[in-house]
Amino acid sequence: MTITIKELALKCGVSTATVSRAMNDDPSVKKATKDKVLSFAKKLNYNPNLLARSFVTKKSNIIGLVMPDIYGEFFMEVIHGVDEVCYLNKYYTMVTSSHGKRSTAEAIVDFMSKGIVGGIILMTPSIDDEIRKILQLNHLPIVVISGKRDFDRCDSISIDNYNGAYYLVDYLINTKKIKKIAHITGPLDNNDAVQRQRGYLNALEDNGIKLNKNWIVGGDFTTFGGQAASNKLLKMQDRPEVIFAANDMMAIGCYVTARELGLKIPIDFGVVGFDDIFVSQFLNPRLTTAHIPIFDMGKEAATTLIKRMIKSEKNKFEHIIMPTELIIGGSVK
Amino acid sequence: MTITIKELALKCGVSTATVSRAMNDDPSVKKATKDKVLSFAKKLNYNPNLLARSFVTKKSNIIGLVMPDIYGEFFMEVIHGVDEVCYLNKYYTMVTSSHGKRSTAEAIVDFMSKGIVGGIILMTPSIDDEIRKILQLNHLPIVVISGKRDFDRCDSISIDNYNGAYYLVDYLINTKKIKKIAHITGPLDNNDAVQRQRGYLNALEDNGIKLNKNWIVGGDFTTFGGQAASNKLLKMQDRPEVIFAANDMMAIGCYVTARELGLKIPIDFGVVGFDDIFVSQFLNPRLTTAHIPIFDMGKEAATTLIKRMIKSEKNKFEHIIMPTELIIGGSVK
DNA sequence: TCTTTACATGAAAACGATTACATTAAAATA
DNA sequence: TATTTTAATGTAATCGTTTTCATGTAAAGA
Repeated sequence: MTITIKELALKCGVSTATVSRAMNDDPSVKKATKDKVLSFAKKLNYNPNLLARSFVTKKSNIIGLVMPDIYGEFFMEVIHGVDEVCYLNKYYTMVTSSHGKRSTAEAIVDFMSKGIVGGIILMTPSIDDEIRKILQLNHLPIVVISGKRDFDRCDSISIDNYNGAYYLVDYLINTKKIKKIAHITGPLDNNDAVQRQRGYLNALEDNGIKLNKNWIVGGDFTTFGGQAASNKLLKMQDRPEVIFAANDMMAIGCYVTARELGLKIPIDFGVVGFDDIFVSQFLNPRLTTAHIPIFDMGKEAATTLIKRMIKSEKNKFEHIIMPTELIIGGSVK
Repeated sequence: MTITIKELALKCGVSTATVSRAMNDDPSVKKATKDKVLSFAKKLNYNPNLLARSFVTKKSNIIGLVMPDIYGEFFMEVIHGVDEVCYLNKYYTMVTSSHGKRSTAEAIVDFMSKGIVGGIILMTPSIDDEIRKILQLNHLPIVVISGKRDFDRCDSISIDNYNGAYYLVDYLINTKKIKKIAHITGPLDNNDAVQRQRGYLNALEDNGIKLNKNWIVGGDFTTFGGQAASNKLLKMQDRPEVIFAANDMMAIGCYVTARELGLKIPIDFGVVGFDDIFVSQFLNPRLTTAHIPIFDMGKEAATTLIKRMIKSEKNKFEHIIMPTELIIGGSVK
């Protein structure tokens, strides 16, 4: 269907080398020649075969996006952001996930070793030794999107979980005058979760509020986990006024519990979350939470990666920390 | 980092041809030789360069997924399903969207002409002439995911919108004994929307219920559109008992309106949607809706496409229609 | 006018795999 | 034993592009 460089060269009466140069806007080609080639290219609908090009240049303008799982709006937004930037820069986005069984590390290695992608965006809640080893190879440009900046031998984008949580709790204490604040944590092997808990603890401490250890309950970032944890909290003798769930999904679990127990939010107890997922604005009352600019993270990651793919600087890395924004809903009295 | 076929051949003491054959499990290679090659390949961490392979075979095991937009859980679920199947079959998933400005057709052409992908999954609400022309070229295997089966020169997966809507309305009439049912439509250039409206109309007619034309209000599949439409409906003299929104997003808009007008769902009026998006289960009360197996659609699309990529039959096409499932929540009295 | 320099283009190798065809060795048949 | 068949492997061309190096031509300087 599409013609090759050889055929185009023949039509133009020049060599393939000249066509190649013209297509790549090489300054050594005379303007007249370039114009001729480009006009023929357009007329004959010539498109350089990207596979052949990548093959010979050893550079791929395909970005591999590795995620722990392809599920939920968080990942969707990231893909969206990456795709946006890729499109504008004429790059392509290839997605894959760890698919439960295999490890994230395997997914990366697969991408790298097959020579398809020219760079990788890695989303991961934490960097284990296996991943660390791969990153250290420094073989292909990689940008890590992670909760915490815990590896500095590659570019990274992380969320300011600590300050997000800190200010959220600080807001509860100082603006809302609330002292009895409970916390449902995320999984403790998840950096985001750990950072958010730290923010919570420090905000309490800095405001001189004594911690009630019973009010810290373990969760797992799922609605169901939030439901279980809030149930536990709300049936305590000394019930907290507000529950700070480490993410919105668990906050939704708190709403479910409220309905089951016949309690009204924010009258009987308050709830705050983290993430500001799409649903949160439609909860009744709207959830107070910390907004994470996920779409922008995706864009930032792609932008950084492309920069690195064009000009690899093996010893200079960017570490971008995305700020969160306090979203005030009606879920706290 | 990774070695090439030539180096591996040298280590094994065989030719590159034999290595290639061994790697591709060619029966003409002696078992002993194959074992030797494979064990060396493993030891030396040899991975065939996919770019080179695709380049020479003119076959790519990359699937291009073209969507109108990368946003919302619908697309997420499709990507998830496609990725799942791709992973299991050692294929790769490349995503792109129309990015507002350019047309879907351009996105497809871009994928096709660059020679990167070996097949395309096209998600589109409707097939216009431009797309039709491209599909007719029959150049690369394409599977269309669309609301309606309106092109039969390629494989397609579609949703049984008509029956989904029909049975939903039928359920309202016969099980819930409701006669005054309004409908907020989707955009009328969207096939899904049109089919759902047809289902609504026929269900009314088959049950001998006279249509009140005022109760059909135009919507746009957004929350905001649903809000505006429901506002209009609920302020009518002759108010409907139940609003059937053509998708869940617009149904959520109805919930927002209810809150604003101080009306209670399902007491003051009922709402049903279509799609069963993730949020719907957390609405209070849970939304009654028609569930679409989106994840399965993605899987089905990828499975069909891969089948076609392996063995292209240019004149035999599959047309799969995915059934919907009635989800009964508490949004209807 | 002759030499040097800069510019524009072409010829050909290279990338890493696959594969048609050729070749060799071993087994089967006459 | 001589011949044919079969099995296993090697040789070399090929894919479409980029890029190094060589070459020719026009402009600039002497």
